Amino acid sequence: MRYSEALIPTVKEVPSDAEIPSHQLMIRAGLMRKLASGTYTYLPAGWRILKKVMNIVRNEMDKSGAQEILMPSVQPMELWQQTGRNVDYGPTMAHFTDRHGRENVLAPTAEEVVTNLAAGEINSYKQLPINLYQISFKFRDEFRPRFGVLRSREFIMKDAYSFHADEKSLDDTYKVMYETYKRIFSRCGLKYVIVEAESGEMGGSGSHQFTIPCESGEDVIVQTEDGSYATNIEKAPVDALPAKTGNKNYKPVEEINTPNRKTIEEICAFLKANAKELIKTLVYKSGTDLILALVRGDFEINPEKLRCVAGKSIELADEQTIKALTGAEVGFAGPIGITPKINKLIIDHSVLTIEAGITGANKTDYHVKNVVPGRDFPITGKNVIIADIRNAVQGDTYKGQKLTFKRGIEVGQVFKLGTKYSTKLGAKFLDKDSTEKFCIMGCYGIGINRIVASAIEISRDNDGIIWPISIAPFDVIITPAGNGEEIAAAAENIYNELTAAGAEVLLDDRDARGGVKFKDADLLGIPIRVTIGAKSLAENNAEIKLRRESEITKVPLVQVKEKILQLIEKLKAELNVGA
RNA sequence: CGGGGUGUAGCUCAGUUUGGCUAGAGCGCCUGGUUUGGGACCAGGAGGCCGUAGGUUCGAAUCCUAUCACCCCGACCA
Repeated sequence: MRYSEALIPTVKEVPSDAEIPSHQLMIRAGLMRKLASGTYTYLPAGWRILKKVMNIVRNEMDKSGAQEILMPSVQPMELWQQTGRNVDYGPTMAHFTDRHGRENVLAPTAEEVVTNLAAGEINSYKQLPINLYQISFKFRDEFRPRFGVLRSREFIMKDAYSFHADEKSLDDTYKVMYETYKRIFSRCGLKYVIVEAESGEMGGSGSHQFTIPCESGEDVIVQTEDGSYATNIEKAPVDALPAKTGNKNYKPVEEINTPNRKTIEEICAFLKANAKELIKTLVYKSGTDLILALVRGDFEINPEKLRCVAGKSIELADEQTIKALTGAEVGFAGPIGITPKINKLIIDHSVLTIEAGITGANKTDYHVKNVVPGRDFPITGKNVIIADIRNAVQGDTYKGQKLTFKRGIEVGQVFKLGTKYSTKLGAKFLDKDSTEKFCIMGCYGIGINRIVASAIEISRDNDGIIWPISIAPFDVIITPAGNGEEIAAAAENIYNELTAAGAEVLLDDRDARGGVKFKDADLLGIPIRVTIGAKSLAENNAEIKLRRESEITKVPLVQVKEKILQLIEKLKAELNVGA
């Protein structure tokens, strides 16, 4: 492609609404432009990159035995009502009423549609297993789109769904997808961490996330020191801190006036207490059930863990519910005396490190001190559960190993779904033994745009992007530097040779000074640069430079083509893991 | 959804506090010339309903009201 004819509008200035490097660089390098919050138009160079990524994904998926299909991005609401996921997704799911009054949703994902397809087409175990995938636009009306393409409303996702006759078959495909994902991300030049994402519910290794560690990531990855175990902070289990069971000769509970002190910080400051002595009490609702959750003051409840322990979905209680339960304003709840009024008391291990603590008095503007767990509120009993329900923090251990924390971008997830969708949507088949069974399912997603953004996050410098060749918009950029017909002709010649040999080449034939071309070449991040200038041309040489290295090699003009083709092969080989 | 902020040239932003504007700068764009290896220089030029709609005023980018868009923070409060 000739630069003079291409729409690659690079800009010098950092756009004011771009916060993280990948977002800034994608705008600056002319890869995309924003249309509205969370939606972007991909310009030629940006679209080339996306296509490269999609082709790698497609290639590996096809090799794995999956079959590509394409499902509609407008789906009937009825399907979602059948699985109840219209409620789960809530306002994140965009929907509209068509002219006939039918409700439609803009696909945020496609489990319903694909399961509906399977329900109609799969009748026999002989058709199983099967793995269907698509690469398509998804829409999620995020409550807060941000970070450019990392959390956008419209994005491209590869989503695959597998159907099986038995668990063993699902396990097999799951493993195949797991390996396929490793190859996909490696080929995209990404260093990933595989994170355990689903700890209990479905048993064992139900789900893994593929995460790219980098500063701008929205997820927090927790790893054991030896790297053998990695998990998302939302699930990260921690060892229980040693419980204290000192002598029981504590003073009786005593009320203290704490006017208008509601938060942990306020109470600590007011009573000159350490947050480690406080028992934080939170009221949750689960349908009509009330759940009281306790955690030590310096920790935070982890809603995901709490949900697992509670065994069902939960939400924080509203003000009215709390007032009705505690008889006090919000901010003064405590476990003493109200346990008969709740359905479940869930206590984090950390509370048991408190011998005599401070907590809310269930009376506006009052707290109580000398609160002894087990004496003043139950720590055993039918509706009392002691569990790990708090967020892991620096200093925690798991199985005796110190936990480390880093941020990451989630680029892919593999998931064992079981029969959740097949039962609700009637995806049944007749098994060998002539009994009717529900398909066991798995699903496997990859965020195409996120691959692009994370590649930039982890591979860039002050001048711009440094693409791995597998997903670069072009393999080579030719920058004639200086004017003169000989230079232009030599550049043109190399361009024609390389293009004919199948390389993807951008010829910077613009009427611009060398400096401008070099800056743009670096910003765009094309892996190989060929420069032809007056000096080297006089010696019948061209200069070859890799974007990721500073070294410049002079190569005789007649050898440039071969040399470049070799370089392309070499760079590609570095990324072709086992392919 | 709650809190905060910003809307002025294609982009980045001054100007708004204290109304007087016939609205500015840098970058980008167009013309001509000189240049030409790391975002050149000179000269000339195009480009704005100051987000939108009302209002106050002799007079509004500036003050008031409403509204829309975009951005940031938060949605863990006990």
